[in-house]
Amino acid sequence: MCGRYSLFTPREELEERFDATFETSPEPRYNCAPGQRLPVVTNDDPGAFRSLKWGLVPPWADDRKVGSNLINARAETVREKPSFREAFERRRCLVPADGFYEWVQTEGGKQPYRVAFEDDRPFAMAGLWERWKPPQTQTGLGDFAGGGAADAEAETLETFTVVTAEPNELVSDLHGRMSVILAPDEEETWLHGDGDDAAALLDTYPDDEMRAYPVSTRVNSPANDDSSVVEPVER
DNA sequence: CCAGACGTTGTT
DNA sequence: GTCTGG
DNA sequence: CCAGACGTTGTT
DNA sequence: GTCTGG
Repeated sequence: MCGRYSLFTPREELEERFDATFETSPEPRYNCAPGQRLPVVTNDDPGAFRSLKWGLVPPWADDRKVGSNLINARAETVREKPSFREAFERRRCLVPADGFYEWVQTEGGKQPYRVAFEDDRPFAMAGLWERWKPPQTQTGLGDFAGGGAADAEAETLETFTVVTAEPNELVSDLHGRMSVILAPDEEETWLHGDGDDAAALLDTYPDDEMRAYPVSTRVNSPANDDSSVVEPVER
């Protein structure tokens, strides 16, 4: 999975780590959720953190709501699926994070866990991105050269999805899928390599330096975007 | 040929 | 139950 | 991922 | 746009 993550690493550290710059200082994020605009590094502009909406909308979709389903793409099939094939070949991105959340069903309800590196260092999840324009609405005969083009421009939507694979041993205790984490020396190839080389990176990241711990159910609501949701709680 | 889907997760 | 919004 | 809505008519 | 199902 990966349906929620954190990104509270300070701006300077992120800029140095990814060799990219923010246009404006990002707020520390403890509860990044689908549907939100979040910083990613795209292959066509790797020197910048760009704000894209989480939930990939394929270019041929007739409704932007399609994106709410496509927050993840399976590594095993991403090169074949019509929704992802083109993006995989031409539009890959890095999705910076410093932890992600998993929910485990228990007797008393769902218990959220945070998974992160032991030192909370940031990492890149493998992502794909797209650019979508609303279908041309039927403009009347008198509406050429009007506001239509400007509207479409304004409504152009850039979106991304996170690639998932089998979980490592640590995460497999919590969940059956895990987002693909790229090693730093793999990021260049993910962004700019050919399809075969990029596909070879879609494996499971080892859990040696990772940890998982229960957190408050406050994380359930994306509105609770504060540091309390990364604090360990007793089970 | 046209119509309709195109996806993931988890759960049953 | 299912869909939308965050 | 979870939370929260899920509808219409008419009136202000 | 492209693929699958009828």
